[in-house]
Amino acid sequence: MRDVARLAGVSVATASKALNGQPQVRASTRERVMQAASQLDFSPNTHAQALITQRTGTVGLLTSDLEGRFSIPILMGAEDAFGTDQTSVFLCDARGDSIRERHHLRALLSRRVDGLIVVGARPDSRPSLGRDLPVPVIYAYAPSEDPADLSLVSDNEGGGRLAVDHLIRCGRRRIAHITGDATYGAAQDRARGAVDRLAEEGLEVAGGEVWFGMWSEAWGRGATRMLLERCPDVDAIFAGSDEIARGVVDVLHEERLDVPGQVAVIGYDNWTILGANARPPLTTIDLNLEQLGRVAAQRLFAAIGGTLGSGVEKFPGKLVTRESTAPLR
Amino acid sequence: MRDVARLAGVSVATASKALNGQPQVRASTRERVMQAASQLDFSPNTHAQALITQRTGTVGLLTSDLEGRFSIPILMGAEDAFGTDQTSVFLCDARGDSIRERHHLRALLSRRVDGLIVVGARPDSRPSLGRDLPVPVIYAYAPSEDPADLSLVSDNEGGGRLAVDHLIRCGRRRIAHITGDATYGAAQDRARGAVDRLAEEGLEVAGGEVWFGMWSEAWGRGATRMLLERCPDVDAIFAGSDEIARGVVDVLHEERLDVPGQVAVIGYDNWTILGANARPPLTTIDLNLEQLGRVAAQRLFAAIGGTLGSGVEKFPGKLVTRESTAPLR
DNA sequence: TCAACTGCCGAAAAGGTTTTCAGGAACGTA
DNA sequence: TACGTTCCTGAAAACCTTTTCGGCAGTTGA
Repeated sequence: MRDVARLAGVSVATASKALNGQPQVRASTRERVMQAASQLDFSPNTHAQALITQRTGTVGLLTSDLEGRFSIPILMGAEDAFGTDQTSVFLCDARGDSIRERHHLRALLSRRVDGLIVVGARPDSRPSLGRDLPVPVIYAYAPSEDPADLSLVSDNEGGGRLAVDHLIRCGRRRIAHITGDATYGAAQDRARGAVDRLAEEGLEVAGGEVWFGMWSEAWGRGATRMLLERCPDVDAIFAGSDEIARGVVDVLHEERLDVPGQVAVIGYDNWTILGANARPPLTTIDLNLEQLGRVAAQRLFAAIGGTLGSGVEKFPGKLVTRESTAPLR
Repeated sequence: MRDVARLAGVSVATASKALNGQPQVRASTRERVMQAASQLDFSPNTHAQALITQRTGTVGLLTSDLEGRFSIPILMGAEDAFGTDQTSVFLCDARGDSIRERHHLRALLSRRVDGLIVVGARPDSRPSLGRDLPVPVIYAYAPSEDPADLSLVSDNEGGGRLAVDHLIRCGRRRIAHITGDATYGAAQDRARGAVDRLAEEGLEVAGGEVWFGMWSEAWGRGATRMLLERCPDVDAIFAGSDEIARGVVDVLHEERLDVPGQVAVIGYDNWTILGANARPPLTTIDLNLEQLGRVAAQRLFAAIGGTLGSGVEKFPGKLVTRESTAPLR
C-alpha cells in the first residue's frame, strides 16, 4: 500500500481513504489512487484490516452433517447473501463428535469470526453452544435446545400439510403416510401436519395409522407391502423422505400398480439425485434450505455489533411437482 | 495477552515465548504462563499472528461441484491431515461459473491463504488458475490443463481394470460395460481399463461394444434393455457410475434376472445413498477421495514456503464389495 | 486587511502478536 | 573481589492498515 501511495503521489492515509470511499478526498486524487492500485494489483491485507477494524469479514459454518446434504445448500444460500467479496465462510465438519465440535469452535473464535452458523446433523434440537459466546450464533436446520438462542428451521408440520393438501387437490381420498424414525421430531411434525390436513377434509390416514420406521428405501418397500395388504385400495402415499419414496414406488411397480394412475406418491426433501431419477420422477417437498441460509446470513449480518433475536423461526417448504402425482381422472 | 503476562508476572514477550514453546524460557515460568492463559481462557489473535509471521493457517478450497458430492470427502480428508487447530479451510463454491471463480480467488488471495485446493466439477481437465500465483495450488479430482501444475486425480483406468478384475474372479466371462457420456475422459479411461483387463483374459466386451450414453439411471435402464436384446446371456455388467448401476439392476429385476445369481453388477463412485440402498446393495469402486484430500493437504503443507511438484498423480480406487456381485457357483 | 471558514491532505497512533537484541541475575573461577 | 559464562527476561521494532486530528492553502465575509 505504501507503493500505491507513492505511485499516486499521496500519503498512505490518503490512499486508504481513497480506496475505501471516504468522502474527504478529491475525485481526481481518488482516481489516481485507484489507478495506481489496479496497476500494482494491490489487494488489502485483510488481517491488518481485521486488526484495526475489529471486523474480519468471516463467518464459521459448523456442521455435523456428514453427507453435506443439508449444509451445502445452506452454505450456498449464505454465500449468496453475504457478497462474495465481503465475507468468506469457514466450513468445519464436526462429524457428529462434540469434542471435535468444541475444537472447531475454539479455532473459529480464535480466528475472530464475525458470526457462526451451526447446522445440525438431524432436524431435532441439539445442545446450545452456550450463551456467553463473543459472537452471534444462529442455529440452522436443527434448532438449539436453549430458547434464548435463535434457530432457523424448516416447517415440518407445514410441509406435511402441504404434501397432503397437494394429494387432496389431486382428488385422492385414501392417503397413507409412511415415514422414518419415530424418535425424530421432524417425523412426528410432518405426520401431525398430514393428519391434521386430512382431518380438515373429514378423512383419516389410510391403513389406520402412520407407518413410522426408518429413513431407508428398504423400510419404504417393507411398509408399502404391509400397507397394500391392509389397505389394497390406497390411492396416494405420502413418504417421509425421498429415500422412502423410492422404496415405495419400487414396490408399487412390482405390484403392477400404476404411479400416478392408480397410486400417487409424494416424497420429502427434494434430494434430486434420488427424486429426479426415479421412475416416474418424484413429486416432493423442497426444504428451501438456500433460503434458510440466506436468511441466516442476513440475520447474522444485522446482528454483528448489535444483538440477535431469539426463539425458533420456521420456514415453509415448497412443493416440487414432478410426475409421480397427478389428478385422478 | 498483556493480561496473561501480567497475571503470570512476566512481560508479554516472555508470555509469547512460553505459549509457543520457545526454548529460552524456564519450565516454571512457562507453567505459570500456561496457567494464566487457561485461567483467562486466552486465545491468540490469529490476525496479529498472520501479520507478523506471514502465515495464516488457512487454505482455500475452491470447488465447482454443486452437489458437494466430491468436494466434501476431499474437504474431510484435508481437514484430517491439517490438524483442526492448525489450519482452517475456506470453502468457496464457484458453481461452475468462471467469473465467480475469479472473484473467489481474489477474495482468498486477499485473505492471504497459505495454499489453495481446486476441485473441479467433472473429472476432466480444467483451465489452470495461472502460474504466477503467490501461493501453492493443488488441483484435485479434475486435473489442470497446464502440466506445470500439480494435479491429484483418481486412477480411472485402474478403476475400470479393478472392476473387471473382480468380475472375472467371480467367474464371469460375458462382461458388458454400460457407462456415461463419451465426452468425459473418465468414461473413456474406465472403459479402456476394463477392455484391457478383458483382453488379458482373451475376452471381449459383451454386446460387442462399450455402451456410452449418459450418467443417469434412465440411460442405465435403456442401455440394459438394448444389451439384453443383443446379448441375452450376459453374466456381468460393469456400470460406469452407481446411478447407472441403479438403472441396470432395475431392468434386470424387471426381466426376472437374478442379481447376482445370473448377472453380477458393479457400480462406480461408492455413492452410498444410491449403492447401499439398492436391491441388492451394489458392489462398487470407491474413488478414495478422502485419501486424495489428505495427500493434497500434505503436499500443500510441505510446499508452503518451498515449491510444489508438478504433473498428474493418480490414486487407485478401492473395491467395495456388497451383494450385487458374487462368485458363480 | 484580517479573521473565520472550508476542503484536502499527511503524521501518527492503534490494533495484538512475534522476534531480536541488549541487559540483568546467578553462578563459578581466578 | 573481580571477571567471564550461562540463562532468562523485557523493551522495542515490525507486520499493514484505518482513523483521528492537526495543519495548510485557498476562499469568503466584515
